[in-house]
Amino acid sequence: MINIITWNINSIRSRLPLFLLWLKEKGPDVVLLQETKAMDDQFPREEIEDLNYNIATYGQKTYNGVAILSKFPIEDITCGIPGFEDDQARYIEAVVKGMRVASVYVPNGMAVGSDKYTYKLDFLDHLTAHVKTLLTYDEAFLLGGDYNVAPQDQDVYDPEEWHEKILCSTPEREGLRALVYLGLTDALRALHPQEQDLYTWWDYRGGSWQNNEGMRIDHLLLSAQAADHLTDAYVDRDVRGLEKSSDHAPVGCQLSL
DNA sequence: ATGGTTGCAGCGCAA
Repeated sequence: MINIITWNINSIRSRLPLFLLWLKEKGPDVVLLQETKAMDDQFPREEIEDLNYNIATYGQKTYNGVAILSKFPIEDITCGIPGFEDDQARYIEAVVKGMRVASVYVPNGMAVGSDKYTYKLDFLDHLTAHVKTLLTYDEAFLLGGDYNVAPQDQDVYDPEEWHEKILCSTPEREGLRALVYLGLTDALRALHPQEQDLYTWWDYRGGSWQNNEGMRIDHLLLSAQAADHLTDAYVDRDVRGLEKSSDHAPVGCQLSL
């Protein structure tokens, strides 16, 4: 049995006391982090290592940054999407307990039609091309992260208000669908097909959390070999309601591996 | 409501 959680932590240093309490209480085997917002030498390694985790980071100054924490040894680490020239730290991949895992922070895109939006669609294309190669290995593989795309209207608190807006536009959804249609399983939706309030992110602004105005933009995508062992998938909403929380909730799954 | 809140770095930018 292995527990894997993805979490856009929105600054590992700002979140550290909360994060350590959460890590100690939940004790997941693997944590995929996004938006660590710390250079590698700023990452609070010792405090996390004291809780018996190995750490692989791919950070940059101020923005972005991804990491993999694991109770098992971390091997074969790759930083950045192979074949994609990118000066932003948004992808890290490694092998843990014989299973390949990756943490991805897809660009937000800011607004439909902007330069950042073009970069987002380009990023998704390159991610898909790389994953297509990985899937030829026919191994258990898990790609978790903040995709900044709500796959369907079902994943949005007010689909009409968000119609064709950033996070929900058709090209973004097509980009994510192309990735999923390589043969990946959206773990959370697969186990909760009808659930309406299945959100992972609530804006800090406008009382979104209090009003449960959320979106499902963080996903755990599993290869067939991983999905065959999927026994649970969930959103850890409790920690989102705490003081000094990230604007994203952790999304976890359990695999009988 | 082109608003609202948060983190970083150093008061604008990204989300």
